[in-house]
Amino acid sequence: MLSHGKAANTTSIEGKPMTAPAVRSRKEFGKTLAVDITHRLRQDIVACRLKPGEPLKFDALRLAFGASFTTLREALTSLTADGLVIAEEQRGFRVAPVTTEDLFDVTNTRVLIEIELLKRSIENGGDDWEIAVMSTLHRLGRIEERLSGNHVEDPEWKIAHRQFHEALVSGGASPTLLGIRASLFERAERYRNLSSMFRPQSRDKVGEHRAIMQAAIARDTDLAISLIDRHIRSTSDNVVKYASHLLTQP
Amino acid sequence: MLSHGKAANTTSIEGKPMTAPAVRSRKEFGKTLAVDITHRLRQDIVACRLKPGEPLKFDALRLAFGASFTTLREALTSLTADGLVIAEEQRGFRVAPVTTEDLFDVTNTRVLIEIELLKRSIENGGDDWEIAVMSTLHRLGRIEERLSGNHVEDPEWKIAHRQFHEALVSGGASPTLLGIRASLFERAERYRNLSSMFRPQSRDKVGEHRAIMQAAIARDTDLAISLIDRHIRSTSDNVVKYASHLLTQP
DNA sequence: ATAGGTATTATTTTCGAAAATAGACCGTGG
DNA sequence: CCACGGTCTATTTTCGAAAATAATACCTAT
Repeated sequence: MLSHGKAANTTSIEGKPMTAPAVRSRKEFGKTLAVDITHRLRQDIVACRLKPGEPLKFDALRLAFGASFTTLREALTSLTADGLVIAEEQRGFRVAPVTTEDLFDVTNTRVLIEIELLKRSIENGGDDWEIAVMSTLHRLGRIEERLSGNHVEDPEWKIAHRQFHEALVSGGASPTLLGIRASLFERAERYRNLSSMFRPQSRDKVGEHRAIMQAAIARDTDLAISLIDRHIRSTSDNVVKYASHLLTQP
Repeated sequence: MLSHGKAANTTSIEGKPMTAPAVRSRKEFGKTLAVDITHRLRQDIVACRLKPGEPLKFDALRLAFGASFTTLREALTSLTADGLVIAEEQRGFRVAPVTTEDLFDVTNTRVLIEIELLKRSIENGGDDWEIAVMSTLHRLGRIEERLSGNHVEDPEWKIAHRQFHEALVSGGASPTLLGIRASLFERAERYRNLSSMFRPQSRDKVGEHRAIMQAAIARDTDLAISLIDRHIRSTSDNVVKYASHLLTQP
């Protein structure tokens, strides 16, 4: 089902001289266990280590994450709001299924939101925005050079990729829109991960990203919009092309 | 602080012959207590019976809702995702504060989303959509006739009003977008409720709604869009005008 | 055989006690 | 007087047991 060994936890050793090895808290992400488990569960779902549609039974989760009913319940409730988990009252939770319908829905919504945020960024983005866009793209390029071929599966590439897209829209500061965007990005990433397992060769993302960056920095709104639109949709088309057999058809 | 009597709990009377009048379950909204409490809490927050910024302490909530820590925690976690509750790790929950920044953010996002959905509805809406739009407007009109003057505070009017706006966008079937819209609508409604307590006279909503309906049914996309845009923004302007003293300035 | 009910088991949901943490209070030493 | 440190209190967070509910297996009467 999944991984997560109980993982020896040597986080946060406090400043005292020679105090015990301090097993203290496996909390990597948040202060409370619940938000920590939320993040870990989210990662497992996005990475498809937990398969779409799979039932999330408490006994199994309790074993895998070493937390109690209540804590897990809270984590699952959070993820339900993100659309990564489905809750059926009185009948437990399961990983949200992947469907072509949902993929298109997510993609269309993403296009709408990303375009709006990109517009605002181009309009209002200052020096720091430009720098963020350029530097995140640069890092992405470096990683791609190093990892010739299939970067898409590399965790470092994924982070850099996410950060570039985040930087791109960071100029238009709307907490609400940015929150929605982040959630949609993850839902989409799950589909990307699904197809990356079957995709033969990755297309020229380097060039695509560079073109988007240039249009944005040049404040060419129309061009930037049309590029990002194509970029997002082509990614989603790729999923349909290479992973359609994994999508449960309605 | 708030209402919600302890409400004697005569749940689950099993099917025996002549057992008591069966008060059966205070669960009005969902099957599980947690989702039920989520809804009740949501209503209390939207209606401002729970004041913006107010800390949500477990002891008090437990008394008011007659549920345990865990159940309340789950409810609060849900509401956090809706932007109605703020969670500060290790320091509990509190009702999301109201600020002009947030109001503008919500309003702008709403305009974006509602316009998109309205576009799609006008493009794809069939007979059932037209009928839904017209009949919900009709009901709204009737209620306004009956309640001359300040309808905005009337719960029946609120429901009819929400249903009209829901019908208007129900043609563009995107679960994701509709979910976002619903959440934003409630966040906005909280602000509306805030200002309605101080607004001297309600402006001509009847006419506004009718005009939107007519433009939509006539499939005049541009007109409908500009009307809904103005409608949403003017509502928000009203809040600033009459309730600005309640908004915590940054 | 089979529909319909009934006991059994599996699983989720809810609870209140116990642990962990933050916040307030208070005295002490600079 | 103020800063620092430690104790006590208020509050949140986590746990595992207990209750409620759904799923399954089994039995009986038609």
